[in-house]
Amino acid sequence: MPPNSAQPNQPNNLIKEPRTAPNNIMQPTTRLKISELVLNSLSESQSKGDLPDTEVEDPAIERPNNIENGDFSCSLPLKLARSMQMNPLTIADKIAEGIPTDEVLSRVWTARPGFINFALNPPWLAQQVDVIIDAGKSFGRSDFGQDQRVQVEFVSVNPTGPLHVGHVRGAVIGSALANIMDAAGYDVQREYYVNDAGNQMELFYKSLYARYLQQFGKDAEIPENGYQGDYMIDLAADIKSEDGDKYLSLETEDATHRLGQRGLNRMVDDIRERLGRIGVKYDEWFSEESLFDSGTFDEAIKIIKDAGYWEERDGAKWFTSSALGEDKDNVIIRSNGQHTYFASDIAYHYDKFNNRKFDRVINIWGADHQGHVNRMKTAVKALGFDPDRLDMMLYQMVSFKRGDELVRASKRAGNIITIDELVDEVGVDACRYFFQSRAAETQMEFDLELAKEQSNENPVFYIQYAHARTAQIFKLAQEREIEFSDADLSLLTHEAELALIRKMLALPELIETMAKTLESHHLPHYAQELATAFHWFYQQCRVVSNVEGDEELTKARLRLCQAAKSVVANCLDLMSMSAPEHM
RNA sequence: GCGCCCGUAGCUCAGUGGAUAGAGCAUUGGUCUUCGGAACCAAGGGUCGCGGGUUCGAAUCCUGCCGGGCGCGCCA
Repeated sequence: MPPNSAQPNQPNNLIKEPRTAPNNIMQPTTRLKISELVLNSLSESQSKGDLPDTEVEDPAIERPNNIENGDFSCSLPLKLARSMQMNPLTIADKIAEGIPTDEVLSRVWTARPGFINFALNPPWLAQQVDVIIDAGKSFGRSDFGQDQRVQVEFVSVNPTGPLHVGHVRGAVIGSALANIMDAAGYDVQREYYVNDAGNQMELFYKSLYARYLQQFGKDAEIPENGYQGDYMIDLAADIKSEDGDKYLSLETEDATHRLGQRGLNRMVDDIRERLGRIGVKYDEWFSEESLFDSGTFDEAIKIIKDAGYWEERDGAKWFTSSALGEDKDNVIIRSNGQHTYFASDIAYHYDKFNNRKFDRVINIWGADHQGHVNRMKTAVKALGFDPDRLDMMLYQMVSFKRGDELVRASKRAGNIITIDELVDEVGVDACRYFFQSRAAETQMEFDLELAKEQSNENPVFYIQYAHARTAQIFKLAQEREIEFSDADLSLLTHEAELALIRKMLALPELIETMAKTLESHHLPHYAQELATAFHWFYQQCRVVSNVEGDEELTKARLRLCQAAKSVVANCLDLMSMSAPEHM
């Protein structure tokens, strides 16, 4: 029986307004251009016999941390020194000789012990302001992902309880990664897997029925291992106030089930709403139950059977994963006839790859699911798909505290900290920034007191303030009726102006890197650096000048501000944070 | 016991095998105070948990310890 009406497979109505404009700007990154120059020069030197032949896969283009070493550098000569049996600096010189300077690169030079350094041409940098403005919301986006279909599945908390603060990290990491993959040119689908089938669901139904009966003063006990939390009482009370006593007259089994459906829907709605509150939206809410209704479950199991990874033992049915290199087998159907969660997971992943044909699937899991990673990949292999198409991203647990007091976030204990508290106390933007700026694999301790106190001295405001500042500048420009669409960008020569442009131009390659490594935590740090570059510029360069004769410079700087505002906004948007006009 | 992850400035954290290990907060001192000071500049603060190894080069890779987190079920 149906499937809950958690509206499986049906997008909720909040989702998928396009976050960003289409990919109409596909400029290759400067890094790529330099890579090509290096490789071309190398092979030319080789064909001339100046350098020995070797295979090179990676030209090793880096970003020096000191600008004195250029905008880009290349350490390839150091890596080639051994196989070429030559002094790395000599190799560097040979390669550098063959790289012409042009309007983009103003200088190419070598440095000990064997680097080739590249400096971008200031006039070219200045002209990029127009490129950035023209790209608008597309700036930073690329076609790197080539429209591959990628699914990002995250949170997927059992709908037997409300979403709590312990789930926020996964929600932020998942949604941020999805945004980034989207910007990197992947066709991204954000999915929540609703576990609306199985044993835990039955327990939830029975617990709710007991609470419902209690609402009418009847004696009823929560089943053993059932859901004791106060939220179940609220849920029962809510349903009572809406549906009255209509379930009392039904047979126990029927009542439990119908009431359960109601409860399940309420829980899913509640989860959806809380996620929405922290800036998380989905394209799909996928029902576990639907796997059984559609026959996908049986189909997937049959494939496992036919492939020979199936065995009956001790009354249970096993997936013989050890035959595929796993350290042990896993039960699929228990001896009492119930399927395990893992069984559904197999069918679910079969659905992802076979039925819905995703090129790649990324699952964001808490570190407590570590033990499932290998067996899931093994199952995908057994189903006949390349396990490399499946990525599991694990994030470490977060512990919450208030000052010295540890706060528990257990669903069953009833002592739940709601996301509302977190959002009200700390703020959505700060929460998102905080969770996103830490690498997934690091353990986190979230001190609510501290987060609250620091709100005034927070990088979040620092970044948003950069955006607000530009808005205020435009306000002034408008008051003075300054028209700056035709500015002469070559007037942008100040060190602070160029530094800001350099920083903005780093965004496209950053997005690619993040998409490649599935690491979204670099973005908040980049945004902070971008804001620093802007504030520094603002400090040093008066934009709307009162000095006579500065009219053209004012226009050029207004253009620069326009570009900066756009790039800051793009970053904030990618992080699902607000970009305020004033604060 | 076995497996995965973490250990970097007082605190919270960055750091694709490369050049002098960086930010924010906190501390101290300064700038400016005509586009919003929620700003800018500067200083102090590090045996990158400890010991070996790999190499031209290690915070980064390998290995052994120490410390912490999470797993190891016919639970999810």
